[in-house]
Amino acid sequence: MGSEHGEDAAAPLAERLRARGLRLTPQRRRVLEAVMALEHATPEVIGARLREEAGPDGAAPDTSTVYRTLELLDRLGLVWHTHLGKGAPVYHAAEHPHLHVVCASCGEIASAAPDLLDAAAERLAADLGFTVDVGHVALSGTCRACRERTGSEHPS
Amino acid sequence: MGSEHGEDAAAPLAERLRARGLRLTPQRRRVLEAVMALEHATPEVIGARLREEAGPDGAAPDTSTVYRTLELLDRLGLVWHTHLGKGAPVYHAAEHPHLHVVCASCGEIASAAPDLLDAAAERLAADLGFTVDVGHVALSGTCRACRERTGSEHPS
DNA sequence: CTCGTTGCAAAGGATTTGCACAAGT
DNA sequence: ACTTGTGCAAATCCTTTGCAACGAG
Repeated sequence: MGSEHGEDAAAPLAERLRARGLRLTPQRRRVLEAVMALEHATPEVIGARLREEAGPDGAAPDTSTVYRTLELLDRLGLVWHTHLGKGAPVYHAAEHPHLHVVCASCGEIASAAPDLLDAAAERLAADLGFTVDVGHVALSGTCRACRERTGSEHPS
Repeated sequence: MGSEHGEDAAAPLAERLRARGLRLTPQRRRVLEAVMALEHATPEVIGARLREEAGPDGAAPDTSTVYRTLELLDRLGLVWHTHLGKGAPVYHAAEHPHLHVVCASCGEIASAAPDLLDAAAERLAADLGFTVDVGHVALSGTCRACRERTGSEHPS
């Protein structure tokens, strides 16, 4: 049953890399593991995580490597990224597609079932021939807590 | 009937500013006018527009003023902004709410009817107590043209 | 060995911020 | 006059790039 850590995760990675004549490096494996472990993490947070995993002595992948690797994993279809508001994009493992819901007030991120937008997606496909990419979608709005607290305002 | 240019637009602006003890400056009026004239413009584009309107001699609002003003107008509810992908946010007049659809490949922006997400919004409200802010929503995906051209890939 | 990769440091682009001066009300 | 707003320049933040050394296959 348990089936989504370290060793397991590296398998598809190795495969896809090989298929493109690319190399499986420890950095790439670590970045992918970090993305899977942290939900909705920004490149910055992922970097920090890798640094603490490595400890004050061990070496963690460089920031530029984290960026390059995230872009690569994205291209390989192993991770997805979403831009929630103005800041950095957040990455999550590609396994279970789901869409993101972000509170514009508190920044809280919630996930919703991927079929939430099925109807809308069909309509867009029919009307504009536009294919919605559920994994990349982010809906912004206000969560219950903030709604009760403030009621208005237009934050980022 | 005709009712969305210059003079007209400044009215609600003056009102809302006054209500908060703020001042109506020519810069603020110009920025708002630019947002209304340009659809889906980034702060950069808005700034450029103001600069060309002013001509090589006349003075256009400073970049920092453009940013500060856009934030203010947003807070006042006169304009909306949406983050489409990684780049800069795009602003549009608050008048007619509509949602944005962005092609991840070519960056093309299309608008869709605001009721497209009504069903989804209701479900989110019921399930999570989350209120979707249609004006800020951006759906990413692939437009027909790009879909026929490539078919896969995961761009930003 | 051979080329894809990484680490470092410097380059960049987009915002934001501190301040003294200008300007609405 | 009293404060808010603006322009300017410097400071930040997030990424991206150039390159020489490194290491996977």
